Amino acid sequence: MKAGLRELKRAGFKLTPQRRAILETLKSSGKHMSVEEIHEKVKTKCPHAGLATTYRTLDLLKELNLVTDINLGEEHKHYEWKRRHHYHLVCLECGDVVEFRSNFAIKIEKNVLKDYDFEITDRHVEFCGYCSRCAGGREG
Amino acid sequence: MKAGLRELKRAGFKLTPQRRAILETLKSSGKHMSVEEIHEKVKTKCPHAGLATTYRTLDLLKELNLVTDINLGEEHKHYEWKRRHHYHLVCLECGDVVEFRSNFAIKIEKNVLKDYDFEITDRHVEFCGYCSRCAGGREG
DNA sequence: ATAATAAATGAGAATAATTCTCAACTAGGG
DNA sequence: CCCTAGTTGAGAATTATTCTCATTTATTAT
Ligand SMILES: [Mn+2]
Ligand SMILES: [Mn+2]
Ligand SMILES: [Zn+2]
Ligand SMILES: [Zn+2]
Repeated sequence: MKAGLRELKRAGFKLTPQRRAILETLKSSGKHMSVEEIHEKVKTKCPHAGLATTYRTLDLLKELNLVTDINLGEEHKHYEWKRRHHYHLVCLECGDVVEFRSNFAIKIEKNVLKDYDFEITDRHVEFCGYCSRCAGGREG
Repeated sequence: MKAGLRELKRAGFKLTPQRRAILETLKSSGKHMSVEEIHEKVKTKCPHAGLATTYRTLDLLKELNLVTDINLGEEHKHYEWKRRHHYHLVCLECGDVVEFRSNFAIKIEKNVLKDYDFEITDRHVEFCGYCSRCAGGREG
């Protein structure tokens, strides 16, 4: 059974078409999607799907640690399917979001555990600024 | 002239009592405050202060890079006066927020600049999980 | 397959944070 | 002191998200 469905079932939740659709949408897109975007996509599979169900399901998937929400500085949240963990670079000019990974990230987190005895279970890391394309036109 | 007021003035904004109060509130508290909390405090100085002004002023101070907003997973934002930059550890159990600083943080940011040619101007870094006190009672 | 049942859903109302509107007010320059 | 552009307060408006509840459905047991 596919990842995602497995965890839902294991935790005793029903595998409804809506849940399958939301799950599949997020997993296959591989991008950061707003609730509206997800819902629009889901409606192509389940035309009667209600928006509330999308909200409920995303909450559920977050509980189960299958998705994370990210704050891109917009008024609404975005969600993404949890894969290898990474941080985000958000360009304030063009809005582009780049995923970022570094060995220092791992060191930082070990640091947190050792020095603060703090056990990290989720990360919300966004570095905001200007991407290479946009930085030039600003002042340099 | 005090920090904050200086930047406001330099940018051509008027130094109203409301702006002074909001500024002073955030600076002196040194903590993360919600808009409501700030507004309550401000009203002890300016009883007629309107909530909209608090929102407007916080936006303004953010523009001027004097405050940052942080997302503590609650439904509303929190603000803090910008000092030496740091990251946050947020305990999902007791809600405690600890500030965190590390040499790796500096390295990671240099990393971002070199490898991605990305110029960081603001950070939103929250590591969520369990603090030492709360981690014990969970499973260990 | 059928029935029983708890869980899940959809529609729309309700809530809560934030933004907007606009007439009245005021800081600050001259 | 006067002028004026900038600022404010009150409340309406907007927007994202949550809630309510009657109806439907996935799952398990018969
Ligand atoms: Mn991502
Ligand atoms: Mn802080
Ligand atoms: Zn850019
Ligand atoms: Zn704790």
